[in-house]
Amino acid sequence: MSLAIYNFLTGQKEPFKGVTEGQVSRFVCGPTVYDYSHLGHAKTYVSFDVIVRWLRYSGYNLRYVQNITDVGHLLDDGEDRILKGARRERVEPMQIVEKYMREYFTDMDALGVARPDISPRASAHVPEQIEMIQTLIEGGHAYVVNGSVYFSVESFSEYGKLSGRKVEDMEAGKRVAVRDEKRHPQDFALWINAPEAHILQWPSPWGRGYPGWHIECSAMAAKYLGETFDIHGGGVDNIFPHNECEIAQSESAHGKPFANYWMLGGTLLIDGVKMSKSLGNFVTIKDALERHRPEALRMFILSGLYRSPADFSEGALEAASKGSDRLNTAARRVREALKNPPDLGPDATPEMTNNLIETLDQMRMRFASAMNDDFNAPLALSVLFDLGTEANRWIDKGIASREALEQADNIFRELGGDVLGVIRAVEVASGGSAAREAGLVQMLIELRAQARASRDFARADAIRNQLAALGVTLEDGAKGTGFRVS
RNA sequence: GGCCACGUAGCCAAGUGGUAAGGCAAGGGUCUGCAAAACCCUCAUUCGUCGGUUCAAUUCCGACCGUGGCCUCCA
Repeated sequence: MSLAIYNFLTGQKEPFKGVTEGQVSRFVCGPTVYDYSHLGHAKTYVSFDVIVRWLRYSGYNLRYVQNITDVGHLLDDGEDRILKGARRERVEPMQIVEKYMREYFTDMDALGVARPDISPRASAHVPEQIEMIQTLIEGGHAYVVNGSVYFSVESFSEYGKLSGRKVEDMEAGKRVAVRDEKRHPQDFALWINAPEAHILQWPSPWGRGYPGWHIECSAMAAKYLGETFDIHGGGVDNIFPHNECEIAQSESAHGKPFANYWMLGGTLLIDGVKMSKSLGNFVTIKDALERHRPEALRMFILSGLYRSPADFSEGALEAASKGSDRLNTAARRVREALKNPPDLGPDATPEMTNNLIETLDQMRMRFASAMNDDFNAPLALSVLFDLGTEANRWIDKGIASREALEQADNIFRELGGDVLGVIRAVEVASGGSAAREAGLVQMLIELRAQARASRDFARADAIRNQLAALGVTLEDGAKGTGFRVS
């Protein structure tokens, strides 16, 4: 069962074939670090995180590069985003960069997103960018005007091939006044001449200035992944102009394909419309994490395809959160059954165990074929839900043999935990306070048991309700009362 | 206006040329002192509308309606 990827470049699902057998080189456009990360970032990076985890789980040797944009990404009014942040907070631009880059990683860590292997910063790769621009000028793909350098879209016949746009179709100047110094309205800046007062600037062969937004990705991808690499990822909202420009620059400079597979994640909507600051429906990851567990957010994101848009709403999050609880409860029950094996009934024969093992093997295969089919996480997730239902049933029916439980536990840990990151790892109840807490709860459970034995249900319920208020849920079972902490 | 997606039960959301995964919600039942958790049962003859191709379409084609995205701010 081999891996197939939907390639935006061709508009088709294609079997994956890496530049180098057994390896995957991947670049994903990273954030511009001038403000807190939002749910759109969460969707994109959780989606690509699961792809990383699946590729690694499948045995590929993956190198994952994700840039940090800290210069050159301009706002409508031409101001650099970093400078805007610096002005807002009255600090040095690089303080803004450090602050929000750290916040970005903190948020991603909280969401369980594995860090990229390399997180190169644009401002740290100015020489590489200058070198690439030089190459483009020499090759006749770029020209210098008044200390700025522009890429000539007419020099690259395939410009528009990713986004399906034709230069002729696009009437320039619709939204933003065209700078007259460009030869063609679609030409884009590689290097921007800096006024003397501009805080971010570097010396270059064309005078002092700063790099344009697109060139950083091309230069850094080439440096760390080579001139042609396997997968380029990002959000669809960057398909034009950003991704298109990356292709134009890289392929013009190197004369060979840039990325073989383009994977673009769908946009995150809030109650049906795109999230934006101006609409006031902007939700940061920190805000969301105050209200929901990380697994619930991941569950929400993974319950749709990575390349489809996702519509965030409190209702949708609530449903995902409940689903996440169900899965985690089932996984925990399997773990507990392994620690305290349940009584087996007369149906727990070796043949029965073989049947269960076969069912579990099939689940692994179903999961793998879902993930290998362009990373169909929602379908893979449904396999885990099936496993939850089955495992619960096996335990209830007294047929859950040790072998079956071990296999089920493995699937939950490996596929639910390591790959999708929706099942929490085993809570390590080590340390003095955790042990003390468990002891205290156990004491209350015994007090309640005494109350129940003497049919003092008011007292028993009071204990249970007060524990519930503290986030400790009691569960009465055949073999006594257990508890879980939320 | 141009380009591109999408439209599946109350909600979220997979999927296939041969008759619809999963989650949430809802209803009934088992268990329980009552809960919680869990299990069992029920819940789209139907996949935006109208045509077409086909033995057969939700799945292919066309038109229309609707929603969303992009068109040099955004992951």
